[in-house]
Amino acid sequence: MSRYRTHFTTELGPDLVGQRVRVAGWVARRRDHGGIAFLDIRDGKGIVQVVVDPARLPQVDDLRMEYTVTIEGEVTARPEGTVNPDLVTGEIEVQASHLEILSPSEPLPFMLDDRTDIDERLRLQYRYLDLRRPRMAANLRARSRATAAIRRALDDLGFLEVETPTLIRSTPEGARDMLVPSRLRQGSFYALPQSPQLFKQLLMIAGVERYFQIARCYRDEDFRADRQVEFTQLDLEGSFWEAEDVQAAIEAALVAATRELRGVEIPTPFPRLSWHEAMERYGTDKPDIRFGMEIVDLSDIFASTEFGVFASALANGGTIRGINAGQRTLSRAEADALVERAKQLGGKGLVWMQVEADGSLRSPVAKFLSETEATGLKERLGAVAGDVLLIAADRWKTALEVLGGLRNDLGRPKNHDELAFLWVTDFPMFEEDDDGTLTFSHHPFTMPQDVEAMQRSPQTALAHAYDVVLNGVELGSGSIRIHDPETQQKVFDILGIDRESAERRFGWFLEALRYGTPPHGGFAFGIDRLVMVLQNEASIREVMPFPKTQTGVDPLTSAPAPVDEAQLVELGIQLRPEVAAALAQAEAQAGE
RNA sequence: GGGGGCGUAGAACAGUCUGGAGUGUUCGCCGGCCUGUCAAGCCGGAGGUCGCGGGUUCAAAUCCCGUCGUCCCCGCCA
Repeated sequence: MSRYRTHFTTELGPDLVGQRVRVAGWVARRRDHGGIAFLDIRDGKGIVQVVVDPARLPQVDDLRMEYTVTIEGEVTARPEGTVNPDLVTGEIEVQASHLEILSPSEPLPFMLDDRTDIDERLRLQYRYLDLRRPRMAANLRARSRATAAIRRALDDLGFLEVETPTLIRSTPEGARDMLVPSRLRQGSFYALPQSPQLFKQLLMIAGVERYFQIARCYRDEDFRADRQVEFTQLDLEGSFWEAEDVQAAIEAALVAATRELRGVEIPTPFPRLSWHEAMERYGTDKPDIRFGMEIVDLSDIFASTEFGVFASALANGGTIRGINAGQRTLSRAEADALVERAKQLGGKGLVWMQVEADGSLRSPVAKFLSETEATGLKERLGAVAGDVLLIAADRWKTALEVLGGLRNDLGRPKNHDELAFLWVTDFPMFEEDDDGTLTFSHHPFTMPQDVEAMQRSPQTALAHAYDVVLNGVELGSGSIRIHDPETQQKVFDILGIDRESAERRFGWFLEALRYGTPPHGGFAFGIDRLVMVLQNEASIREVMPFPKTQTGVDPLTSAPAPVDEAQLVELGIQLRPEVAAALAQAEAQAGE
């Protein structure tokens, strides 16, 4: 018999009754009745109940929660009336004949059950204990099963899994790069990849045809519930592909993962919405289509209004949009909070209206509206007594984004029981910065839908770019890539990157494009975000084994941390005086 | 960079608005009792820098200012 274990707990069932087995694991619970004691032994698969006679095995009195033990005993059917239907192994128990404590445990910093919400910093400081909790252990397993299912699906489709470097050249575009100083070339730095973008394109040029990778990516931007500085993407790319090929491959991966974790078959193809329509109807490029509350254009109703705010918005080329937020009672404080939120979302303000029982509108602006306007408004928004109507008058994008944000705040389901996958297509090639300059909206290697139209009117040009969205969460994005240097330069021209600087920054890549580059395209989606939604979690951290806090700290290892002066010297690095001074002061305070 | 929430025993909380002795609940911990529990039960006990610093006050967990930590959001995130 093996030293520690003959079976995992969940392998024990009625078919093994009468057999001597050995289980190993942690003491999840001890229920000591004096003359008899019950132990819940937890291992990597589940839990089994062990029955101990203290007269025979007095060590049971020493056991505390989370001690590791190995126990030998006979599997027996549980007595009548003591079967536990909540346990996989609830029909049987193990009558202990030998019990060995393998290692003790200190009293725990928090209880390892799912019944209370422990402070997250404490959970991260003791993540190795946190991960023993059923929910976290389930998330770890779910993630592994999801990636395994994705690998199987892509392998079946003939994809090649290729690893690309994580120490690469920094390019100033996009997110802030995480930098790694070079010792052998002092003063030079590697960057950690924001995505394997250019390498996967090089693989297409290299003839790989169908590539995928479960790739760690790094973006040095601020944290959110669904954003960490390092995260994992399913990255793929294919040659001689059009948009439909990319989307079919991504759908195959997403369907496989969803089948694995949810046991449901998502119909394909996923619904498609153009970027423009997504903005018009939902006020966002990542709409949650599980609920309605769609945005409606009210501009024509107020074309000749005497209400100054609306009139000036229209006169300035803006628009008036509204949503029907449905049946609710808006207190003055709640109404004020909505207006504040609208301002936070970038709006100049927000008009709210409560439809009263008699059909009249209670609103700070009601007195400025004509009878025709009030009627038209209610009709357009399908308003009935008890509804709350929200109206934004602003620039096109601002009005829509404000209402899109409020729509999410007010209507979004709290959980992810329902799954609504969606493609958002036909993104614009470029976005206008605050100062009016154009920047790419996807990345600079994205193929425009029409090169001539792009050169004529960059502001309105569309790209062969698309996002996949699940329940209002942007899972990822992709595009058909530019595969000839001339088109690439035309895009650079619009971005204000002249030939010389393009040559300096991307010359190696532009040269590669000249050696028979196949038309190609690809996509990447966040594994963390996908598993987060499928596991019904509100935060990406719940599906990452060792995430960081919002300030980028790992409370377990205390990373990041200062390094020895000698390490800096080797790298040819000297801290800026004000930084060194602040560090020294912090160190002095810590030493007090 | 900005807005907001939270910080009280090892853990989760109540107490803070309206200042009056570190008061309380549940879990855990320590000791005792207990042969069918599965969040076992019963009895007893220990455990507190009310995040930290300053201010107001006869008196501060409570009011004010600052600061640190953490979470959510805006900006940022090709």
